[in-house]
Amino acid sequence: MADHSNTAKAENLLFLTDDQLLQGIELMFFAYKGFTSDPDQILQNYTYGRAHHRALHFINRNPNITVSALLDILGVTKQSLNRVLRQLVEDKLVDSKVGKRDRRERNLKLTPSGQELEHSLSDAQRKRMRAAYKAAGPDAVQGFRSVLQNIMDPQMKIHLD
Amino acid sequence: MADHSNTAKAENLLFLTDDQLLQGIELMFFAYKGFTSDPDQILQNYTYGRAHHRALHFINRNPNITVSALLDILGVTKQSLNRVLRQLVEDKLVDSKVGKRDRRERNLKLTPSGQELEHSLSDAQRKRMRAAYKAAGPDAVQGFRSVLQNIMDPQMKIHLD
DNA sequence: TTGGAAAGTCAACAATACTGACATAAAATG
DNA sequence: CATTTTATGTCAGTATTGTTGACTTTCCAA
Repeated sequence: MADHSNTAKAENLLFLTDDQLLQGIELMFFAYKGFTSDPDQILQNYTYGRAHHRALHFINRNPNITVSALLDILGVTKQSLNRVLRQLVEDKLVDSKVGKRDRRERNLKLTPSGQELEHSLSDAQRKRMRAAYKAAGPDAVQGFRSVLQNIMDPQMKIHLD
Repeated sequence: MADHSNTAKAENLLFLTDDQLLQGIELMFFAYKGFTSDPDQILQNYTYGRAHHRALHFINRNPNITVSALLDILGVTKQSLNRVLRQLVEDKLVDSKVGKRDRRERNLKLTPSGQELEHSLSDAQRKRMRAAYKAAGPDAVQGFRSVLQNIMDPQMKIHLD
């Protein structure tokens, strides 16, 4: 446990007890629950779930993305993603076009009604984030971003801007 | 970043573009994915999943907690939690005792082997958190905590220490 | 004492993850 | 150029974990 010896250097100002770390872990759990609750609430009126929301979000952020690239971002199996995409394409929220260079690929983008649903979900989530950012202040936001970037797997950082 | 317009008030230093908020949203997604990956990896060797981990975590943190109280924390239905608890009790990782005052209640706590599994899961997760905290620094950690507390639903704060 | 509320359990179903098998297209190899 | 290998995406079946509904036991209050 929190091994800081009495010879701690100045560069090691953090006194990390197990209890402090467990608090951070619980904070992640509760915050993520709140973070997903607003879109989940909206999606109850549809036949869609959180998986559809994630697909809509990242297709919106990366127009003409391929299934493979989306797979890398989401970190699920292609079979799992495929079920979700099939529904969204059938319902005309997502447009899937055969790739020009490589005809094995599919290029995905949102249709106007896809954009509409994505925006209503995004709006609810952004509202919560904006309120949290404002309440915590600019320095806190910087810290929030820094810690989260260090929690995530490094190779996933390429998917941030 | 966060450049404020020249008409910004002192109380409103944050200039939050949709893009900045969307970046924060994606950061939450990627960080949570990393956050859960280490325990998930370990649990692949068992017949348990993330739901079991959550139960073990909060029973460990709140010895003799009732099923109802655990339900409030986890935010799932009691039927869903019950399946998980039944397995953990059958496998003797959790001890369920009829309440003394109120015999409708069950008081839950970890057995020694339950503590052992919980600790191995916790250890992996704490290791990642500790590394992230150290890399980001003390001020960042404070900001991380502040933003996360503002993201979560206010009534859930009673479950933090 | 009786009727309702609370705590927990059992059963069936839904969403979303998974593995395996497969079709098609591109790339690599002879 | 023909054949094999690799990559992309789809279809089918299974596992985990969420849901609602029906039920028992226990407590409490009228």
